Amino acid sequence: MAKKKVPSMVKDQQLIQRRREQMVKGAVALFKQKGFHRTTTREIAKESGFSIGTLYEYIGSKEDVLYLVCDSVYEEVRNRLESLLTNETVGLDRLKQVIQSLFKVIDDMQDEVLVMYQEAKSLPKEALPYVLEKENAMTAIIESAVQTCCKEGHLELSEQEIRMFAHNIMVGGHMWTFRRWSLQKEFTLDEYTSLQTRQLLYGVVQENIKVDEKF
Amino acid sequence: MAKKKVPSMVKDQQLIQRRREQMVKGAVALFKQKGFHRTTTREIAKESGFSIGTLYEYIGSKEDVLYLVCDSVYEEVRNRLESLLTNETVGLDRLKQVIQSLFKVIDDMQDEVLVMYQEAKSLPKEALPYVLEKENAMTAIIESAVQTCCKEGHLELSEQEIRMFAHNIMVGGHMWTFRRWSLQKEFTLDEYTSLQTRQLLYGVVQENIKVDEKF
Amino acid sequence: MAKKKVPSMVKDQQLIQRRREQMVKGAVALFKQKGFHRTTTREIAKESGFSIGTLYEYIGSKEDVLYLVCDSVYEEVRNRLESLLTNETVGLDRLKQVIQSLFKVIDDMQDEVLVMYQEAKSLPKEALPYVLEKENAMTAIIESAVQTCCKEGHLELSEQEIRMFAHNIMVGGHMWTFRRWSLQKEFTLDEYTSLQTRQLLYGVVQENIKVDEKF
Amino acid sequence: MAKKKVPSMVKDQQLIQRRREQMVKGAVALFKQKGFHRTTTREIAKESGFSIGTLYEYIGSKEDVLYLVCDSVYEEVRNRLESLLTNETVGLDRLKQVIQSLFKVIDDMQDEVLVMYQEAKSLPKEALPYVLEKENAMTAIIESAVQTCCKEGHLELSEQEIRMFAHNIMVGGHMWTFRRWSLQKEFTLDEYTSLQTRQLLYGVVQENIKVDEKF
DNA sequence: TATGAATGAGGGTTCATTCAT
DNA sequence: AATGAATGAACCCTCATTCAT
Repeated sequence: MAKKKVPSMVKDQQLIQRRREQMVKGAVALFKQKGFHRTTTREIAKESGFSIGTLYEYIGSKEDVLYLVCDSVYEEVRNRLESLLTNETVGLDRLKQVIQSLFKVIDDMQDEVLVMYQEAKSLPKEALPYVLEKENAMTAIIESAVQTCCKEGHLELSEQEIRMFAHNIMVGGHMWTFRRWSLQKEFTLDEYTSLQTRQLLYGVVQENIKVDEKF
Repeated sequence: MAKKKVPSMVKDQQLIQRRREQMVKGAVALFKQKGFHRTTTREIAKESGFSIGTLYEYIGSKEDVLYLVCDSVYEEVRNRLESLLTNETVGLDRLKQVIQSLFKVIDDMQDEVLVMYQEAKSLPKEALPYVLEKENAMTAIIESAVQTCCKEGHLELSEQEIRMFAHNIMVGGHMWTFRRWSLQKEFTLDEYTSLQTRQLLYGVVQENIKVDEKF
Repeated sequence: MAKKKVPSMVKDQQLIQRRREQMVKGAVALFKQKGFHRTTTREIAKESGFSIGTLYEYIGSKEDVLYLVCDSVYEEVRNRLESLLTNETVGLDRLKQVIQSLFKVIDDMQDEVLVMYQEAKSLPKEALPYVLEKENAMTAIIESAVQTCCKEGHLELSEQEIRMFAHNIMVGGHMWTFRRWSLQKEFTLDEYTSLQTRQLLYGVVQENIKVDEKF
Repeated sequence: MAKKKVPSMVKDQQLIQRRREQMVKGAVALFKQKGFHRTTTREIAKESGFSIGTLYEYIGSKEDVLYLVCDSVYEEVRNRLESLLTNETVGLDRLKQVIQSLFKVIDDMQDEVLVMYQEAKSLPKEALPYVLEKENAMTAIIESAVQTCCKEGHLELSEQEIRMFAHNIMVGGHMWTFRRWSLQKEFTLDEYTSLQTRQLLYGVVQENIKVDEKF
């Protein structure tokens, strides 16, 4: 699943990098306000700080902007997540830290994540597989943390259960953004993280809950 | 939050009803293929079986179609869900049945639910509160089932925990559609329902899992 | 070589016919001034007496206009030519009449013919074979007149010579338009017709010229 | 009718000469594929082996390129033609040689000639008179050969007939390119030259044809 | 009530030309 | 003298909406 190549008329790779960063930043700002379809290329250019002509020196079509946005958001989410994941904790605490970090990152990048979620369906057909792969890779990071817990004997889950759990953690993070109209009115991020962690790990059935100082 | 009034030039309420049903059916079919923005009003009219002129006799703008779609999908989901919820089961089994029914309904109406999820952001500004309210109402159905469980002493949860849990059940249903590219490749609906029910109720921490014959 | 189908959103065939006639008329007027590429679709619409939106109800692309122009010009040239060709004359006189008529028609439709000549290369790739076929059909009309002369014993030419001669007559007509900057300064149409007829039939070598009262 | 001055930022006349030669060569290659309007200045620059910035050091506008192309093609046609025209033949043979040489040169430079023909109308308004003059000059070369024949008594033609004949010879050459889709399928260059020469000189009316060994 | 032709604002994209380096 | 990134006017085309029939 090769990275989709976004065409550019400009030769200087560093410049391409820089301009595309401006572009992604501008585009996210607009997409989160009005969505991909209601945002015009002219607006993207202006918000990015250059002319419409210049915009098209760095992309082949409007959809490429969306692709660059998604690509960049994934990259940043992963980088931030990995930088938060120290190796100091072990066992279930490790897992709790993963959840907490994920939620933190998503909270920090709410707009970006939301945009990605809501507009991904408008990606150019060829780009979709690549983006889904990125999403899988994200889930895999979580999955591997769960797997470690299993190997260390803190959890005893089947392969399927591990996959399911990883999905639930990811979605638990994402819903913080796409249901924010409700969740963020009811909970602070800390409350949300604490509650979700408990329900994810121990479920809701009474007697099973392990008291946990942290949460 | 009053139901948004969709304007019509036609007097006969029954006719309006009938035409709008055709319209919603046609629109869903198109939206699930190409999304709201890429679908033209002409296409909607054609798919619905009448002319573009006639379409505009029953709506005020393209966005009204989306609103009608969302409204209709919510209504149908709720009706179907309620018709599945008999009062024969009690206690935790009752809750499990709610989850199972919800997932079943969502599976049956995948395309509609997905369309609603992905396009809701394009609703006319005035319609959004009403639709969010509908979403809240849906969550409230779940919430009330959870609450019943609490009152009956099967669960002991705070108000916040109840809300959180209801959200998680709803999202557990929805993710079956919006992550179907992954989930539906890995699980059948029954497997998914079974696994999710267990994780939702008992979490993943080993020793806590209550064996349950059904799931 | 099927006639290229030009798409239209409008159902009424008569209306299509009428609008396309307006369109062709407007387009020819513009193309002869500024050429196909320098003429904008908006200008064509305006000159044709309707809006840009309406223009695109009757064509699929700008190139379709050019195709319609070419098609229409050929049709009219052929019709006019055929209506001029009575069956009263025979022998070489018949041939002279054909030449005279052809030149007359081309003179009448100078602008149209010139536009067709100069812009044909911009036709949509799929349309080119059809248009070349039309050109061949035109040449064939001439050719058949020549052939009749041969059969009747007034000329004795090989197949190749007949083809060549037909081409020369056709081009003799066309050059009246595409070299008009020179020819029409030096000759009137009658002079031109007279001179060309003589040179085409008898060449230039002195002693061979048959005195002909008419020319 | 002065040669149009094409502006350049560069001082060194030799360099200008060299660069413009590259440019014309590149441009012809592109124009014959896609026509003048569909060729971009960037493409011309690239095909010529330098940058778009450099291109504009040697011309004032895109149309100047077309002018340079036309100018250069005329020059080369004339040079080649003159180099083919030895003074060894006399009388009608001289004329036949002129025709043969002209056709040969045009055949050798088909693409260039065709480009010039098809795109000349896009020349900058100020350049057109100069180019027409060149075309007249070309015709004059032929005309003078015809005139010589007359003076020597091999032909007896009026001034008008001479002009007409010269035009016919020129167009006889050009049509080899602009009707090549038909002519070059039916004839080899030699066949074409032979047939045309005969029809040009002796016409088609039977008894007049002088048998000629060469053709 | 139903139709569908007409409209034109507005969108994505191109490309000739400029100018700082 | 050479480069190529930047510019923005202008192009082709789409489509939501209207309105006369």
